[in-house]
Amino acid sequence: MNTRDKILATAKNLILKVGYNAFSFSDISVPLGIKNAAIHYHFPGKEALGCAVIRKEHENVIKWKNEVDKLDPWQKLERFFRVYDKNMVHNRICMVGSISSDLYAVPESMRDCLHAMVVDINQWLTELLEEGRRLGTFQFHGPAEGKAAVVVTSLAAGLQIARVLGSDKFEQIKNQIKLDITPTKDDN
Amino acid sequence: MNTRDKILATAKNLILKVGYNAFSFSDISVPLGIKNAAIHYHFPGKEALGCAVIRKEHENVIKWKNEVDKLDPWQKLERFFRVYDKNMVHNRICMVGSISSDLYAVPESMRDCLHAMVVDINQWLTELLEEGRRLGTFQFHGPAEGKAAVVVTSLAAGLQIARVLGSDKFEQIKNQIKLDITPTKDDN
DNA sequence: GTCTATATGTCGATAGAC
DNA sequence: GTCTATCGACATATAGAC
Repeated sequence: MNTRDKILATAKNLILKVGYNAFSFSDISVPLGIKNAAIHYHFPGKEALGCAVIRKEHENVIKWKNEVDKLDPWQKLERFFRVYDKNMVHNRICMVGSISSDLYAVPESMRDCLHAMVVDINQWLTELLEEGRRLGTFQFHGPAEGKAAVVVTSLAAGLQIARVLGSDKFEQIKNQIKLDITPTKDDN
Repeated sequence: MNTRDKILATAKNLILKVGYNAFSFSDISVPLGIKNAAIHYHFPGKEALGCAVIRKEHENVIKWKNEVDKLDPWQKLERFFRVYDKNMVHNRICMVGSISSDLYAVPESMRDCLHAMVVDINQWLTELLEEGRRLGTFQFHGPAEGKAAVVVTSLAAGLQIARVLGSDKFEQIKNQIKLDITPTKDDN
């Protein structure tokens, strides 16, 4: 892993742990054993670094979508949960939650990067729920778009609230999400 | 309204808009037409100000609970939604979402203040859902505690995601929450 | 590509006058 | 209770040596 990728990985973890505005270049350079100036060689400024982190995360989302493409709806959902689980164990929140909660305190270019990513995630989850309902493996009322919004926000803020109430709360939320889309024998 | 309360109100709005770490004393003193030193007279430091803001918000929650105590479950839920609506129109997120998403970038004393408030809100919503289900006005599967967690996180992150996708997304989420607890004639 | 050294700005905080 | 003036710490960023 080259220095540039190490910087990106460290910056990503910091954004998910303390937020974009709360980390400094020293929080990256010290653990990596480099100097602040080295970061500026790879990225012109903090704003560019922030954008690069979000864009890379967005690329990972796209790759991930292709990886899970052949799975059935429940498997896809479990894989989706696993993405959040990986952050949960490190007390990190998700990229969307971190940047959007600080949205008016980050540069506009980063907001644009985030927007593209959020649209993609929402669309993927909407299609998953729609497909699952069509196949009869999921059951819920109303438009899949609204259901997708409830699911993704429950997970996003679930990571946030679990910091305060403990990881059990996040497990509760995942269980409830599943319950809320599990078909009942006699529903219409 | 005295200076102390004006400072508290301004600080609260800033926390909900840009987050605790992203606002400075000047963001308070300039619009209020005072100097930074005046803030330090009322609050020894930023940490104390942050705690005071959360504690005041917590007190408001307690008062609010008493106000809506006699309403029926659906009315209570609508009033609960209205709290978030008031933030939505100003592109603010909720206190729990703002502080918890920056939790490891705020002083520990603020985390303690937030914890007490989150516990209170969760308990209130759990009891509301439990009561509504007992009366047959709500319907959902699983423990009310888990359902409460899904509802409150959908609203919290709903405000965050609405910053990116627009306020329509927040309306969608509220509608879906209601759909997901609306009784169906033949469910068991 | 990474370093040292430094520029420049802003922030929270405090002392002391009024 | 509010002001002026100032301090020290830390942030991002840059110039130039290696």
